[in-house]
Formats: sequence, structure tokens, C-alpha cells
Amino acid sequence: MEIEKVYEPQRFEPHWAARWVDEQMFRVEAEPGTPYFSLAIPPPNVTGSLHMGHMFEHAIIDSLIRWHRMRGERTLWVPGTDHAGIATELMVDRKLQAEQGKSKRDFSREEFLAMVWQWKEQHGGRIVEQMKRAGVSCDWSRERFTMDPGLSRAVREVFVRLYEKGLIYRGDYMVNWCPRCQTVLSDLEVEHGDVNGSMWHIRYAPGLVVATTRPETMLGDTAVAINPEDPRAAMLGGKMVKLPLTDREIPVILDNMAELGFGTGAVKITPAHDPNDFEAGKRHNLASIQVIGEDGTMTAAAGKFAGMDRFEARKAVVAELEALGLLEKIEDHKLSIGKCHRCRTVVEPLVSKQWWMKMKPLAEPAIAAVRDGRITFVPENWGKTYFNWMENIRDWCISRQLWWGHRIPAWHCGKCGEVTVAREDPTECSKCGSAELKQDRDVLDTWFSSGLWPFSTLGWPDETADLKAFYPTSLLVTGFDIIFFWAARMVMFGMEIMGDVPFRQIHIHGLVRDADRQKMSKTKGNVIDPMVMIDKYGTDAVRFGLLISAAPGGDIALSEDRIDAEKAFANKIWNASRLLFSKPREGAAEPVSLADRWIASRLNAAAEAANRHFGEHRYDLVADVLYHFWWDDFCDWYLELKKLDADWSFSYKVYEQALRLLHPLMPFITEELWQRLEMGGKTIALAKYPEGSTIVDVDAETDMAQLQEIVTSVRKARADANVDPKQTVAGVLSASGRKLGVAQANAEAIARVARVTLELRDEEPFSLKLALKVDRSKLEKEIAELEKVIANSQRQLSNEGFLAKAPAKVTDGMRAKQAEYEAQVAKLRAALEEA
RNA sequence: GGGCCUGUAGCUCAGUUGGUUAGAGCGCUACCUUGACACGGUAGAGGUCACAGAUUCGAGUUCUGUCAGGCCCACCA
Repeated sequence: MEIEKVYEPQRFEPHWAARWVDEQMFRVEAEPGTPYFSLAIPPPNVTGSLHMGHMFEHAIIDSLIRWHRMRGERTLWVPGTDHAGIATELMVDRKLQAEQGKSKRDFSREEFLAMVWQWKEQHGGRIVEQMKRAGVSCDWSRERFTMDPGLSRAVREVFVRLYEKGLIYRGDYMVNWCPRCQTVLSDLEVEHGDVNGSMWHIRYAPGLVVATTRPETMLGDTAVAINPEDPRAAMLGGKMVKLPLTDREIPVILDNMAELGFGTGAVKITPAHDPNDFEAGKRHNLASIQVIGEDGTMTAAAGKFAGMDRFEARKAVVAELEALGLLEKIEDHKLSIGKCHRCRTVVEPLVSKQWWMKMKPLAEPAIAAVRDGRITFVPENWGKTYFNWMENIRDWCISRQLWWGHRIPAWHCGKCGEVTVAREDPTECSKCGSAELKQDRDVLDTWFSSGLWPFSTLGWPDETADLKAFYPTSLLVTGFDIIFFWAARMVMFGMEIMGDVPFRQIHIHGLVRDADRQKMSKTKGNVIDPMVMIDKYGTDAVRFGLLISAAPGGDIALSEDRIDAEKAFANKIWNASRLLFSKPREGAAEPVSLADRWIASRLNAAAEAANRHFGEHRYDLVADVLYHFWWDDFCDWYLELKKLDADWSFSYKVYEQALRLLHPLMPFITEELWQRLEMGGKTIALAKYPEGSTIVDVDAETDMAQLQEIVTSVRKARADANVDPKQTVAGVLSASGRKLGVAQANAEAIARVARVTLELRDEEPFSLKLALKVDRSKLEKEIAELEKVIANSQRQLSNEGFLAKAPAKVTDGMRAKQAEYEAQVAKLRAALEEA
């Protein structure tokens, strides 16, 4: 058979990648009622490009999917992408900024959306093309996008249902506001970090000093609180004090929120700009004065500070207080601030009217589903993290002041103010019948639509055959960073809407980090681009490198060296194939030698282990087992011994099975080589995965172990004696029983792989003596060299000659080394004598 | 403040229910360009399994504590 001399994955990987897609080899028909394995891809952002995290996740999913498919199961992997509301909008906005110096707000909503859609049409296919190049075996005929008409209908249906059920409501609450993105954010979208800030102590009245980390908000204070147990309580409680820098008077209230002994014991209350104060304001019926606007500048209510940026206003307020002598002191204070996880702008707490989802009633069945095992986590420890969050869940703010996304299906009546929520766009107010309706301007949090993904992609709300055939899906594979964002919400939506779990298992994988365990990031410049790696080393090497490093639970430290090493593995397989393909294939395909029987047993064991480890999601162990089977067993032992045989037909049989075993992990090279065997199938991906068994050929394995021990002993003896590897030597082997038998039966094999002719003696214990012809001149040369070294170091030890002027420090180490040299020389002299 | 995880060879990591001599890849040393492969072969070196106790015939593995590091959640003026 023809086979190219050099392993060049670029020559065949793109070919197979295209062919798998073009011929729809992974398309599957829905047959409700039959067993299946199905999985929905965690949809990557449509705007994105493939990074190592995707590559890793897809390597895991694709291996598992291919394994299930090869086991003959009806296997579906649904691909798709996410519109990624805020991320996409920010990206297009930045692009406008860079290219035209304009922002989103220079355009109308319609104009802007048209641009985003255009961008999506032009560039949205990029990540999908990259996935195809990476060989993922999705059913591309079922590709979905979260803003497809069908999925949008699902979003709307769910919203209306939950609204009608009272689980979605609208109201004024304290929210996280990003002044840069001009939208509200959910708690999960805020990243908290510690910063070194200050605590300013401000005297509001004699004997009443408040401490604050945000002095600019004092302009919106509507009370000062002290603890009811505070000694000042009786005197100050209910009194009015004048708020510095303003004309207003505010009350001193008594509330436990002022902790005795913390700070000054008095807390300023700003209901419009602090979550705690917002609650306190409700408790005490306080006014709420918003002094910071949605754009992050001070409002008219801030008086002479109006129009200033909030951080400028802070400086100005502090300066003014200092000038008035009201600033008692400034302390260093460590505090945590929240930033928008998209643009890193400091989030401003504001009171705002938003849409919310009640989470407690949705969380309960979702908690139960994991508690009673209808959903299991792999590794199971992640269940604790899930429970921890779910049991302390708070309502989810689902509206966003964005344009790109699913617009909230609610209409406001211009006449009576009633809100009409409907499946079909209404023409009149549900209360007063007025036609003066305006649709809510907001869109839904992007995670609302992703939360429906497992069933919306299968055609819900229609009762499709796909839905009946493939829901619940079998598995979710994802990173721990989106357990709350996504996984938990899918469980809640699945339980509420479908009345069943969205998937039976959740496999949580780690993060791909660089070789130094640092997070990969563009700013650090340590990003390893999967497409670059694919070009350089081939997809198979990248996949295998990721999978063999994928220990459960842990992050993986990926280096280019690791990928390079796996390319060497692929290269090894390629070259083993070249050897095999140079041999005749004709024959009965039955074992003809010990080597044949042994490799069949090893193949069987490897197959059994691979199946077992796949079942346990231990892709690292699958990879490890197959790596060692191919390299150690098949190449290093089997092929070397096989070179003695004339009939190679059985080798082809084993080889073909070994290709199948490896296919889920290295789909390209196995497909390419398998096709050259002309087995008649369309693709190795649809060939049956070898089952293997725990029953091994004990006879063959035992004999082979004996043979390996003999060979290794000979090689070691040769290495010890420094024998030229090309030279065949004679030797005497003492052994008995089975080992002797093996030595007798396999004398030719031993001679070949160890270059030795052995005289066998039936005696214990096992021993080996090589009859070596010693090269006298080589020995003499070695002795001479060593003696030179000894003489030199002797001079050092005794500080003779020129060294006497600058005596070296004599250490024990030097003396020991000297003794070693002398012993070595003595040994060599003895050897010379003998010869 | 609450929760989770990690600490094993120079580096990155395995080590299944406690059981002889603790493994892999890379790196390192020596030898070898042999007709599949130097992206290779053969033989090696290298570990007080963070530390201290406890349980046990037996602990890298179980328990407690200490130290070190990482992550997540949290309305800590």
C-alpha cells in the first residue's frame, strides 16, 4: 500500500473535516422511543473565535460523542451559537468607535440592529468554520442560533407563561448599573475585587461623626442611623441635623444596621445609592434622593456638584468638607468594589424599575433534581457549589437596557399605563382597549435564552419528533465558571417548562491555563491559539494533548511542548503504518506467533480499559491507555518481534481494531489510515468500537513477560558492559521452568531484538553472563584519561605547583570524588587483566 | 464572613475500594544515525509523597491540627 514518507496532518485533516460535513455523516434521524445519546453544545458567542477553552471542551464532547456513536447508539450533538447580548453590543459599539468615531447612540435602534445583524451575517460563521476544521462531529443540519425565529418564539412563550404564573414581575429595586454600558446587570455579571480605599470621617453635627467610603453620596443622604443601644440614642434619636454642603435637614434614626463599635457608630443613609440603605429607607420610610445619574455624573439634586463625574465629585466633596473643617480624619480602608464584567467600569448601585424573575420557587425543584440523583455532577463535588448557590438564590434581574437581544414582550398603554404581556403582538390595551401601545424598550438578559437551549434547540414549544426523541439530553459538558450563569438556570427552566431535567449528567471541566498555570489572556500575551496549533501540529495532536492532561476537576496547564509531544505520537503511528503497509496483507488473519497472541490480548485489555474510562469521563486515562498500547506494546515490542514472521495478516487485523480504539481521540489520522485499508465503510466514525474484555490470554501474557524480562536483562548487561549496540554477543543464560521454555522457543526473537546468541542452562537462579570480547585499546585509552584526571585533582588536593600560591579549599566532596576515580581505574585495570 | 479545592521527581500532573519496589509526559545522563520512525531506539539518574500527630499488622491514600497556595459566593458604613 502507498503511504507518504512524512506525517503531514495538513494534507488530509481539512479534507476529512470538509467531507464529514458535506456528506452529513453525523446526521441522525429522530426515532422517538429508541435509546439515544444526545447533547447540546454550550453555544459559543456568535461574535467570537475559537479559543483553547472551546477546543478543550469540544475535544471532550467530541470524543465522547464519537465513542457513543461507534457503540451503535443513536447519537446527536446539536451545534449552535449564542447572540451574547451585551458582549456583542459592546463589540460592535467599539468597532464603530474605532472606525467612525461614533457610538451606538449616534444611531437609531433600527439602524444599529441592522448593523449588528450585518456583522453577524458576515463574521458570525467564523467560529463555526473553526469548529468544523477542528473536526467536531455535530449534526450540522440542526445548527441553531439563540435569535432564530424558532428559539425566539420559545423565549417569548416562556416569558409569557412565567409572567402569567406570577414568576416574572416588574418593580423598583436596587440594581447594579453600568454607567458605561448604560444598562442594569445581574449580580452574576458584576465582578468583585478588593481595592485599597479610604474611610472618611465626616462631622455632621457636634458629637455626630459618620464614616463613609463614598463621601459623594452624602449629598443624597436622607438620614443618619445609630444603634438603639448606642449611649447617644436617647439624646439624638429622632433629632434633625443639618446635612453639610446642603440646605437639607435629615433625621437621626435608630437602627441595628449601625453596628456598635464599628467606625464612628453612626451610619449615613443614602437610600438611592446603597443596597443596605435602600432597605433601611424602606424600613423607616425615608425619602430617596438620586444624586448620581445613569451616566455616572452627578444629578441636579447634587446642587453645585451637578454635572461632575462621580469620582471628581468625590474629590470635590472631600475638599469642601476639609475647607469647612468637617473632616475629622481619613483612614485607609480595604473594600470590595464591583465592576461590569464586560467593560470593567465600576458599577453604580441605583434604584431602577426592572423586570425580575422569582427564583425561590424555581430553585426548589432544581435542587431536588440534583439531591435525588436525577442529575449527577462529575466530579460529584460540584454539587456542593450548586447547592450553596441555589439555596441562597436571589431574584434575577432579567431586563437589560440594550438593543441586541430578545425584546421583552410587554406593551405599555399610553392611556391607562397598564402593561400587556402577550404571545402575539397586541393591538390594544388589555385593560382599557386603547391602541396607544408601546413595546417595552428593554431586552432580556442573554442567559434567559441560553437557559432554554436544551429544549428550544429541539423545536419547543412545538411537540417535535426531535423533542420526543432526544429530550432530556444525556449530558452537559461545561466549565465551572458558568454553573450559575447557565447550568443552574437550564435546570430551573427545564424543570418548570418541560417538567423534566434538561440533562442527566453535568460534567464540569477545568480551565485551560498556560504552562505556568496562568490564565490565558490577551493582555498577558500567553494565549495559545488553537487554530495556530492546528496548523502547526495538526488537530489530532492538539486534541490528544488536551485530553491526556484533563484530570478530573483540575485545571490543565497546556504548553506547546505537550502538543508537540502528541504530534510525535501521531507521527509514531504514521510510521508504524508505513512499516505495516510494506508487508503483505494476505493470509488467514489468525495468530501465528507468541507476539500475535500477546498483542491480541493487549488489544483486548486496552479496549476494555478505554470503554471503562470513557464511561467514567476519564478521558485522560483513555488517552493514557491508548498511548501506551500503541507506543509501548504495539510499536516497541510487537512490531519488532513481528519482523521475524512472514504472515502479517493478523497484524492488519489488530491494527485496524487499534485505529478504531483511537478514533474518538484522534479522528483525523485514524480516518486517513483506516480509509487506506479499504474496509468498505464510509467512515471509521461509524465502525463499531471494539468492546474488549477483562479476560486476557494469560498464557501469552505470561510467556511474553518472561521474554521481556530476558530481553531487558540482556540489554542491561550490554549497556553496563558498554557493548557496541551493533555487535552481536554470545552469552550464557541460566533459567528453569517456564522461563527456560520461553528462551528456547523464542531464541530467534531474543537474538533479533537483543543481538545475542544465548547458550541455555537449566539451572536456578535466573542469571545471565555475557561472553564479551573486550576492546583492549579502548580500555587502555579510558584508563589513561582517568589517570590524567586523578593526577590533576591530586595536585589540587595537595595544593602543589602554581596552585600553592592560591591554595584551593579542599572539601570532603573532592576527596570522595578522588576515591571514586581511583576505584574506577582499579575496575578497568581488572577488566584489562581478565581480557 | 461562608463554602470549595490543591500541596507527590527539575517542570506539568496521574496514583481507582489503604496492601510488595510510588508512575507518565517533558527535561536530564550515556550510548546508538540498524532497511517504519532521531517527531526515533536502548539503558539510566532523579522523590524524607508540605509539616505534625492519630487510626491500622500496614497510610501518598483515612481522621485531626499546622503551614502554604488557588478559586467561588457574600448588600463588611
